[in-house]
Amino acid sequence: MGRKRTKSGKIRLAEVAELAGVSPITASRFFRNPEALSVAKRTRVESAARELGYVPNLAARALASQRTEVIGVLIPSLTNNVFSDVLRGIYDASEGSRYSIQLSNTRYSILQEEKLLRLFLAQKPAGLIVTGIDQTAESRAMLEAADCPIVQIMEIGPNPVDMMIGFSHYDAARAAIAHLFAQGHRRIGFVGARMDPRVQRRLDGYAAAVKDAGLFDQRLIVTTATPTSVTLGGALFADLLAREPDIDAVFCANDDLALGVLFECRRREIAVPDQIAIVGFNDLEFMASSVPTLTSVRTNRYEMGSTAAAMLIEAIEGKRPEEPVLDLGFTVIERQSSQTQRSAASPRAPEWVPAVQNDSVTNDP
Amino acid sequence: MGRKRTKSGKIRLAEVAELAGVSPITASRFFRNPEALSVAKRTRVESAARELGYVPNLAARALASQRTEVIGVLIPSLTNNVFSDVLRGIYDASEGSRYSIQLSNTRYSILQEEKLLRLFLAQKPAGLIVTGIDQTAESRAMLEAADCPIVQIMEIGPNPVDMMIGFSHYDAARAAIAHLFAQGHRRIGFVGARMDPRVQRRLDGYAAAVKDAGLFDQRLIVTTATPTSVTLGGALFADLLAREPDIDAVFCANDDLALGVLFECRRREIAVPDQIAIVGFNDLEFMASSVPTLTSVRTNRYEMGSTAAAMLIEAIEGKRPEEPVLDLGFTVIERQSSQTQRSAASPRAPEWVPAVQNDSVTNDP
DNA sequence: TTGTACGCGTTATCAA
DNA sequence: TTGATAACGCGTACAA
Repeated sequence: MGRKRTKSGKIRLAEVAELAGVSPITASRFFRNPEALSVAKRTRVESAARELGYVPNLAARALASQRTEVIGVLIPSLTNNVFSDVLRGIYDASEGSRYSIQLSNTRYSILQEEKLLRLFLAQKPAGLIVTGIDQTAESRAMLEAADCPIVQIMEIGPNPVDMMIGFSHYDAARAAIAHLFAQGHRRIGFVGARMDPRVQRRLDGYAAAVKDAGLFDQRLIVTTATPTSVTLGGALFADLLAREPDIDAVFCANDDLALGVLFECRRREIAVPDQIAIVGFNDLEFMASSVPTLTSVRTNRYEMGSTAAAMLIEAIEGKRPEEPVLDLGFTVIERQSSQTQRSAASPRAPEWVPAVQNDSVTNDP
Repeated sequence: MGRKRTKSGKIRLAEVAELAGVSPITASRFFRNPEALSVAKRTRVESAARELGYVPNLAARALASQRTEVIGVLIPSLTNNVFSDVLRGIYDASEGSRYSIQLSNTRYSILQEEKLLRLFLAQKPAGLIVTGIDQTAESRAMLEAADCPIVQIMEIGPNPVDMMIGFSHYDAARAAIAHLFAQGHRRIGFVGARMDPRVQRRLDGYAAAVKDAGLFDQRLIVTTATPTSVTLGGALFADLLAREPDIDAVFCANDDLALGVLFECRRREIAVPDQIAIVGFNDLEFMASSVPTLTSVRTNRYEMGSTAAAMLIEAIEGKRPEEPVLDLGFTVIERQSSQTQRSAASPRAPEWVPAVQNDSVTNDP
């Protein structure tokens, strides 16, 4: 008969078992698979655990079971609004589950991602969420060799490692440009920053759309590797204007840039949308309340996170989804900044408030 | 002579030790405190570990040592820009250390915080970072009983549980109001949302400042428990205007609200700062590039996070700071939206670009 | 500076 | 459905 109480003063499984009058392994089963116990023992263990205030020791569990209940998450940025929404979804969906989130920031570096991946995999995570589809060959190999479910988020593409959830940035950009064409715009500029793979694909979508219309012009494209910001949006737009003063619309790779462009227009007394239309990307909250309100492409970021985590947990527990690739789509939210036809109306008129449900071009697959 | 290889095929410490020709405990020491080994053995263990690709099993380590290398972090929001900056600081400072971050979202609920705290403490974290100074009595008791270093972040106040890093939201608000008084404003409104403890203290600072000037008027204060947003800023300002049309300045509890107020002014053709001055709080990036540029109170969020994590790690390793409470101060960044005197100048004139370094009222303690 | 003996709290395995 | 036994891989305590 060993000690009854652990050195640290914490309650162990063995004590719960003793109070309940069962063996430790039975008590152990109660916490992992209560159905496997007879009702009588189940209630006895339950009340014993409650009485003693038992809390399982996760380290011991991980050691004995040779697996952890940790979901690794690799994202490129902690401050970008896009990822904070995704993160919130992931945390919300994991809450209440037995899994905990281990988060790391790749800082938009696929080499950093590779390094972190190696670290994560060494701890045998229960599952993994990684951003995008542009891993290094080495990362790709590690992911494919990993013996846990994996979800790639933010975009969709061919050859998923395992599961995938996102939308087509290429199609979304094309839809935004189609909207601008429909409004009568012809010389449409592109403003992009950071130029990570997803922004690059938005640029590709833009380029394809204007090429199809025979309106492609390399000089209408202004990009930089610098991280995005509102101020940068203004500066890039200034560059664009200096080079091509006759543009009639700007498609911004994200909403911060779009807001910067709007401010720059105001600074230069350029009327929006009369002289220049603006379209952003992501549909952050402020886009609906700026003056004029700003057209953007809405993406389902929170759902991307929460669904990714939910899918992953299901897969960990053996219930793999029928379709491993989930397209969450996007919606072009048409607002004042791109509505040329009615631009003579007063910005204060109530009829200007966009009825999102009716005006929108949705691509919900 | 046991097995030489673990079932899972992973390399164990014992194998490294064998290859190096030392006992397992010596190899163990190498990974935790290399200085304690003779140079000869140190190099032998090092090359053996490298050759075998050894990765320590954290679960076994945690079980044997009765402690983890996990830093728990409790913050009220994942999406609020303020906290994403803090988080980035925390993650950056923990990177490269042996500690990993376990993050949880209290959603601005101190009851949720209490629940999460209980969960965290059960896992014996190496250290803890918690937000603010308004824990429940129960939480407070748990924190005080915890046998690990703790840092309270975001604000400073009396009776730290352990360490504390932040600034006085009360003083910061007073400084903002003092600036508005200095610019000649008399009827200064307050717009606040969420009304978490820190926003409440900004309101207290505002109220004290206007009372001191004999200018307090309850009707100038508009608040709501609703989460903050740009749109909400516009709506709250509209309420304020409807009630008190003769205000000449608005102090917003954060920058999103301030931007919303700016847009609402534009919608109503109210000149800023000529008719109404606007001051925000936090100095998010867009404040410097809006039209007009917006005055705000700069806070050192990233440093708050990185310093908190760095202090905590030092404390975990036995090097407690001499002064447990660190005031990171704030700076009133004066921009166009509150500069009454020169408001007749064109917003496009270059002299309008604020020279932050010269114009600012700093409170760096 | 290095090593021995043992414990950390739980779960896998297999038998009953 | 339940239980006995033996890991799981490493660190603590103490001795050498």
